[in-house]
Order: sequence, then structure tokens, then C-alpha cells
Amino acid sequence: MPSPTRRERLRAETLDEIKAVALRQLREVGAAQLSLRTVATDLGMSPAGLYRYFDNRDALLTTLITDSFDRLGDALEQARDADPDADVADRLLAALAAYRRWAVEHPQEFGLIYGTPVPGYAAPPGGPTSTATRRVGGALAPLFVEAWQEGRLRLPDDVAPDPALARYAAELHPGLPTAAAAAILGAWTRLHGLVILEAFGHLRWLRNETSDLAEQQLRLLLAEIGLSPASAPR
Amino acid sequence: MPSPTRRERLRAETLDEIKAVALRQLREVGAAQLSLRTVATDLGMSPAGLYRYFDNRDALLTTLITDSFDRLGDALEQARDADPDADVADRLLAALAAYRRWAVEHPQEFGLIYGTPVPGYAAPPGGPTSTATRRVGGALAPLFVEAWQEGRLRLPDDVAPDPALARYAAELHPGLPTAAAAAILGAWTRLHGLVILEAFGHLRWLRNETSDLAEQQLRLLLAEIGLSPASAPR
DNA sequence: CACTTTAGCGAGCAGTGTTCGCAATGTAAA
DNA sequence: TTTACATTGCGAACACTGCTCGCTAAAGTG
Repeated sequence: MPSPTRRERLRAETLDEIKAVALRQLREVGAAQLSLRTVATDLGMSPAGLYRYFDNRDALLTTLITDSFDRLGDALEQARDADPDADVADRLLAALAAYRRWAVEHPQEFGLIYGTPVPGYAAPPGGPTSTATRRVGGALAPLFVEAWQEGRLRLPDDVAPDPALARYAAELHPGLPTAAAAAILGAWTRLHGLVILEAFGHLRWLRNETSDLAEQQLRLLLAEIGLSPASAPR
Repeated sequence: MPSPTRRERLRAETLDEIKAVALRQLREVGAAQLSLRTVATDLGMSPAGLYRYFDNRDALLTTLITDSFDRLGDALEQARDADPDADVADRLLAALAAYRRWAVEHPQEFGLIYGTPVPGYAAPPGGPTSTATRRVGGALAPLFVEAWQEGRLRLPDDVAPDPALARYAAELHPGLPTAAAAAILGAWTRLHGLVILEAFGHLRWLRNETSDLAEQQLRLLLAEIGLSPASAPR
């Protein structure tokens, strides 16, 4: 690690500052309304100066995306590992609840990550967003695998052989049956559907403090794959 | 029905024309990039002229939203009622597959409906978007209720009493148990999660023609609530 | 026919992302 | 220390956006 020159240090600092201000503004007004000019004036900078740090607005948003993925991943891992000796089902419930919690508490960032994609854009396969995505999956998947290793993951019958699913199973763990991958994918999609509907306000017609309902749904989700957590999380 | 005056007819025509052009542009470039000026020039109109028909850009987008909801609702109802004598499970699978199909084939409109919400905005309770939302739910719910009436809906155990869920159950059908509402909600969230992940490109790492995988997931989804469709749909 | 309502337009305003050339400063070599 | 270069930031400007205003001309109404 070469000692960073003074210029490099300053550059890193202002870069962090830009990201901090942009994140604050993202949380206040959302990604669509995030304005480079406002970010610049908040920093006491000219709009043009920002372009020394980001090629364009999309580049700034991209780093906000990867940073958000990282924070979500942190939250998941922390919840997952908070009580390493607990039963897998309980750790899973904690992780799923953390996913929901993070989304509800950071709706703008969650929207930035999982919301409407920009039409032409496809994340470059090896790019930073792709690896960041995998991290979120990687935080949850090991718990499912662990449950399977303990013989507690209820597998669905009649899972048609699917090459993509089989490859996914092999990636998760050597020897993991395709049916387990199907179950994990099912749990993940159900979790995501519940959370995104709530975070985006589409469950508001159930006028209720949806927390209870969400947690109940998470428990049912786990029960369906044979895992019944005992304790109340958090 | 009073015979529409000539002016009213012309107005309705250009209004339809505006919506058609805007929809075309939405599909091409997405909601974020939809420009009033481009819509206007496409119509051979001045930008200012559009304001005789829509208060502002958001108003235009709002009608695009409600129209999209309507088209999605149409697609669901059509798929649901295509073969009225078929088994409930098969009709359900057809409806769920139609939901997915519409989303994948109309990603921009699906994104407009279920994508990132604009921060400040909350749909007015009695407003057009609210009623349009209910229509989509109303297209699917009766099938679940029908399955329950036939005693074929597998209900989850240990559903904690929840007032919001109980009210929802009562709205769906008098006498419907809360556990059934929980199961329906679970199926709906899982369906939505699967579809939104696919439509927004978050399942692309399963590089595969995801159609097979999606249909398999839909079948598993139904199997989990005790409904196993026999035939292959479409 | 006179009178009112409506449709549409051109000009213009405030705001946006972005580019360009210029000045000032930090860094390193002669 | 002096010279050369690289980096940082800025002001001005461009093209674009949504939107407002006042005007004209046409359509409808008594």
C-alpha cells in the first residue's frame, strides 16, 4: 500500500463528500429528482466541477447503487450472524426480517436498487453492480444450504429438470439437488415480492401497521419450506 | 347517453391520439425519458397545445398508468375466463401465467405501474389509479375463493389473528377464514416477486430462457397451496 | 347575426445535464 | 530553484426539459 499523496487523499475525501451529499439528497427527493446542480451547490462547488469525479449523472447513480447494495449486504450479514449459535430457522428469519426492514427504512435506496430499470441499461456482467448483486444473494443463500445440510429443507415434488436451475444449485453447493434450488428461488421471490410491494406502497390498502403482517408472512414463507422459527426476532 | 357534439368528439379523438403516441413513446424509451415536446411534435402539435388536454406531465403519466392497469386487468380476465369449464387450478395457472406474460411483454408499462414510486406521491384513495389497482386484484382473487369453496385451498397452520387480514378476508368473501387470506396474500406476493424480478432483469444471471423456469415456479406456487394444475397452459 | 367558448400556437422563463477553454494549484523533474 | 506537466475547479455557454402567458382563429350558441 503506497502512501497516498496529498492530492490523492484530497481527491478521495471530496469523492466521499460528493457521495454523502448525493445520498442525502437521494433519500430526500428520490433518484429521479436528484440534481447534479443541487449536489454541487450543497458542496459549495460548481456543477462543472463534479465532472472531474463522475463522467455523468448515471455514473454517480451507479456508485450510489453499488454502495446501497453494500449497505444492504452488510445489514443482512449482520442480522444473519448476530446469534451464530441460534437455530438455522431463527437465523433465516432474522435475515429475512432484516431484508424487509432495510427496504422499508430506506425506500429510496431500495427503489434505486430494485426499482424500475432504465430501458437501455444492462449491468455489465463483470461490473461493480453485478458483483454487488451477488453479495446480497450470497448473504442469504448459505442459510438455506445449511438448512438443507441439516436435512430440514422441505423439497418440492415434481421439479422438472431445468439446466439453469441445476447450474444455480451447483453454484450454491456441490451436490445440492435442483429441487432445493427451486425451493430457495421460490422463497427468495416471495420475500422480494412481499418487501417490494410494501416498500413501494402497494399494500397500503391493507391499512395497518404492516409490520405484524409482514413478519407473519415471513414465518409462513419459512414454514412452507419446512422451517419453523421459534423465537421472536430482533 | 347524450349525442356527443362535434367538438366533444374531436376532443376525444385527439385525446386518444395523444395517449396512443405517449404510450408508444413510453414503450420505446421508458417513463423517465418520455418528453412532452416529443409527443407534441410526433402529433404535429405544439408543446403548449398538449396542456389543453393534460394539466401537466404527471397527469398524462397518470392516465397512462390507469390505462395500463386496465389492459393488464383485461389480459388477466381474458386468460382466466378463456376456458370457464376447466379446473380451478388450471384457470389459476392460466391467470398467473398471463400476469407474468404481460409483465415480460410490456416491461415499461409494468414498471410504470409497479415500479419505483415518486417520493411524495400517494394515489388519492378514491382516485382512478386506486380503483384500477383493485381491478387487478379482483381478477385473481375470485379464483382463489373458488378453490377455497371447493375445499381445495390448503390453509397454513398457526396464522396469528390479524385485523387487517381479517378485514381483507371478509372483503373477498363472507366467511372466508383469515388463514385463507394469508395464503392468498402469500401466493400473490410470490407471484409478484417472481414476475417483477424477471421483468426488471434481476434474474438475468440465471442465463436461460426464463420462461420454463417461471412456469415451473408458478406451478410450485400453486402446489404449495394445494392446487396442482394438470394441463400445460397456452 | 353578435357573443362566448375552445383549440392551438409562438415566445419566453426557469430549470436540467453536459461541454469547453481558461486559470490556479499541486507534483515532480531538470 | 526553476521548469514542465497534471490535476482541479470555474464561468460561460449549449441543448434540452416542463410549463405559462397572451394572442389568433375557429367552433359553437343565443
